[in-house]
Amino acid sequence: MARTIAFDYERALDKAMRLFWKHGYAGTGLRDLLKIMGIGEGSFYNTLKSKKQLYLACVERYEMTEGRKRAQALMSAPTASQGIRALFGVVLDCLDDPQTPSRLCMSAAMASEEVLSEPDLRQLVEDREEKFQASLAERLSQDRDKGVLPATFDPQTNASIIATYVQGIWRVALVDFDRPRFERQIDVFLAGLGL
Amino acid sequence: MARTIAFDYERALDKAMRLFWKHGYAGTGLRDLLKIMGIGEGSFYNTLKSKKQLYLACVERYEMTEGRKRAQALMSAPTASQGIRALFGVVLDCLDDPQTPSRLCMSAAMASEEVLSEPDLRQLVEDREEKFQASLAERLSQDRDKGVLPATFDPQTNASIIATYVQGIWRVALVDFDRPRFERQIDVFLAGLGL
DNA sequence: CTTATTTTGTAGCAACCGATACAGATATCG
DNA sequence: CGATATCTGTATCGGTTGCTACAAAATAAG
Repeated sequence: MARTIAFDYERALDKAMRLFWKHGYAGTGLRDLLKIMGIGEGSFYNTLKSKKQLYLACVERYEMTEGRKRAQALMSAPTASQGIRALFGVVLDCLDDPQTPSRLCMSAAMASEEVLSEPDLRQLVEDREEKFQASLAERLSQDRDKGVLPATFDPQTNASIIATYVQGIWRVALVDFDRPRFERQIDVFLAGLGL
Repeated sequence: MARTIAFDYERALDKAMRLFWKHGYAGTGLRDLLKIMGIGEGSFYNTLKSKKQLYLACVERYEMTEGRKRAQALMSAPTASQGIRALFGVVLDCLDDPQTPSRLCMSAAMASEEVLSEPDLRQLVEDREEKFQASLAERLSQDRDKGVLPATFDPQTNASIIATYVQGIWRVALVDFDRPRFERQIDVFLAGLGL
């Protein structure tokens, strides 16, 4: 028995997510967020309690869209090697896409002092990172157990190496992105690991 | 025929550098900088024209101290392999050191939208990155020409891979640093590249 | 010691930050 | 229709941002 919401919440969240993605947490002002979301302070604080709350919702959304693409690429390929190559492909696609707000993984952008100093945001980053490495390790373990990879292969260590390398790619691409060069690098890198 | 400067410029610059290192460019307020430098606005704007100018001076200082340590480790070892291992050692030492303001390379912290959106700061980051990769490539080239590394070894590609991996280490360590684990990773990583 | 020149501290600027108070608009219910 | 609950826009809060104006303090040269 009251007035109904007028704006498209999902659409507004998507707009906000892309702005956070581009400018980071502290770098994105509330005014700019409201402007791109097309709502006023009143509507905002009525649906979301604070800027931080909005950020958390945006990270979740990022996870459900971009993150899912990577997880799917990793898991749906027949072998771990192919899955990991597909994962790198998705990352490069994202970097290539002119629609991408920033050549920095949103979760990589989160790894700054401004975000990590807030306990709940830090926890979020830690969980995400751990989950990503775990999924890589599991994928590699499967192949080792099936005999696709040698018994001496260490899934945990190699998963960490790959995860670290992926983070490095986001960081380097921010300054200078040259897809063919990255593809060559990734080939040599993975060949070195025996993948 | 005038009043002399009262504060220790080098010491103040060092203090400022460490604060920038910890909180990033935008994350470090001028008031906090002045407080830790032990000077007032008057003195500050008399010697340095702006916050950005101070930041540039701090980056230069970082380069002359931390950066030099890494370059020296890379260059002074008898082989490229040993040099690169020494380089990783210096990086891990830095991460280990409780005196280190942040588990993020200062130049890695610079790679954020806030810094890269300013042309002159961006140029600084690009130059630094290119210089680092070039020194790695040169070191690897030397060993290949001497026959220490096989003739098929690609110095440029491997230098890029290593540089990317180093960036990844800074990023990952920010969230979770476990030295022995990193050492194990680095061993496997370098062995894969044939180093 | 006087004068010229530079440094230093204080106070304050306009712009922005995230968040809030509150009145008016609007839709659902009885 | 009228009452009530919710949404929305405006105006503004106290606090911070980088920066500047300006006068007082201090030192070197003559």
